[in-house]
Amino acid sequence: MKQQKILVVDDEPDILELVQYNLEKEGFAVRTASNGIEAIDLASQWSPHLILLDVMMPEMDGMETCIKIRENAKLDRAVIAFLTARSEDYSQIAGFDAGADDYITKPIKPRVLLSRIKALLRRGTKGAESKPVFSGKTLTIDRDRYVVIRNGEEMNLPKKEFELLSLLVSQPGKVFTRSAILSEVWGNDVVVGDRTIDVHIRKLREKLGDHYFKTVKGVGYKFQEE
Amino acid sequence: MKQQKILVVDDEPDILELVQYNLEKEGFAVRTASNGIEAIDLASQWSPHLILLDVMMPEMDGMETCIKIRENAKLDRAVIAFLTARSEDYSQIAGFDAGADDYITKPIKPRVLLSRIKALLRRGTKGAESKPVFSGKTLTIDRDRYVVIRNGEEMNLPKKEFELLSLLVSQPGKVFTRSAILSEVWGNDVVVGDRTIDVHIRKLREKLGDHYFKTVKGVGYKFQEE
DNA sequence: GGACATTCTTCACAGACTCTTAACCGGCGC
DNA sequence: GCGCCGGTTAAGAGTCTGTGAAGAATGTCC
Repeated sequence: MKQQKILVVDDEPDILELVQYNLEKEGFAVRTASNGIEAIDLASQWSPHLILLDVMMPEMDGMETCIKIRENAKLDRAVIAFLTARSEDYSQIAGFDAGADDYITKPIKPRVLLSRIKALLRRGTKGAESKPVFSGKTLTIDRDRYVVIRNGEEMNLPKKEFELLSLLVSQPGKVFTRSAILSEVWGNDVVVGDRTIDVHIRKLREKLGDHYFKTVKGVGYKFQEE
Repeated sequence: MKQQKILVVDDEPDILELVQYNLEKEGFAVRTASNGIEAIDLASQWSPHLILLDVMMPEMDGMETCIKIRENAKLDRAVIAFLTARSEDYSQIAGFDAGADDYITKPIKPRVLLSRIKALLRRGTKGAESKPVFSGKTLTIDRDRYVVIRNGEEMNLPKKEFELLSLLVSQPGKVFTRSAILSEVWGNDVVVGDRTIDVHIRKLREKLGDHYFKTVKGVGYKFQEE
């Protein structure tokens, strides 16, 4: 499954580090911000699944940040949880009213935090997912349905070919080096021979048409329409 | 919006009354149960949106009740929150693992409770709201009645098959990876063998027809009509 | 509580498809 | 001509799913 992205916002580096360490150990992708402005910035670019927000922060406090985030339509699906020093009633109420989904009290205990986050994400992702579709004039890649559509005609490709095509089409015209292709499609720790990529490119050329794929000698391959 | 239904489970009449009073004042429909067995019974008939569960109870404790409720597919969408005397870590962890969505500590403060419940329900209804029926040309899934209708003919499926079908039909054409299927149908912390999904897919193919289910090698399965 | 039915999971293996490899070919620049 | 680089091909290795059957787990009915 796709890695879940968590944004942690706190002004204390110690806390950031502690939380980041524990979450990454569990396989989450973690980024941090140390104030509300940074947080909103990063959140709107990165679209995390969950945002952990410290209530007490300089510049812009957690509550305000939360409201701002909720106003951003792109972050509609994000789950927001507050971190706070004590379970102060008034702050809890304000937090929930601001659109928070949960409330976690410090001191943070890693195991509790993890359980809680998992429960939150379990809920949060049940709804809808995004649809990563790359599209050009004559070729469309639908990653959700795992099909390639050329001139209205659907076709299925084997996994590696699909992933390779997907990568190239994601940035038409850009040249991908062999090593970049290897690390994106095969992963960093897989070792395969030199000719393997060629063979897959060839299959794609066979199935889709020679003209889509341009070889840049000594560098790599790129996708181009027509 | 339709009135939200809340089931409160506790063995102390005082607590029941306090909570019931406060929730009804806010417009919720409230029912109570004083032990786990009653709770399960009432829950499966009444299908509440949220269940408040005391951890410490005679007969069957909250944890056990929670697990039983989660096993009941009809109550899949219900949000479960625990009530407990103190914020004991181990109990929190056990609670979340049992499938709880939140953890509220006693003594209960009405305003906090309300804010919290509203936040939970907001979250709970965000995703798949009141759409217990997925429908296509020849296949209809009625989650409320737990039946599948194909060409006007009703049929019953075992729980796992029903849930699996339900998931796939919810987004026709979309490929669900094995791990996504596992986490949605089996839950995040259940470990089952590789072939288990295949076997269930096969049963569905047997019962409904081969053509509905398409295998995407190395990726997962998808549902397609015709 | 026991007998029976249903459902769920596991296992081993076959078969199909996919991926990689290796050997060879041809173009190009020096 | 030689070395470098990518293209081509076919064969073999490898991976993944389908399948039948059997055993565990669960539920049901007296």
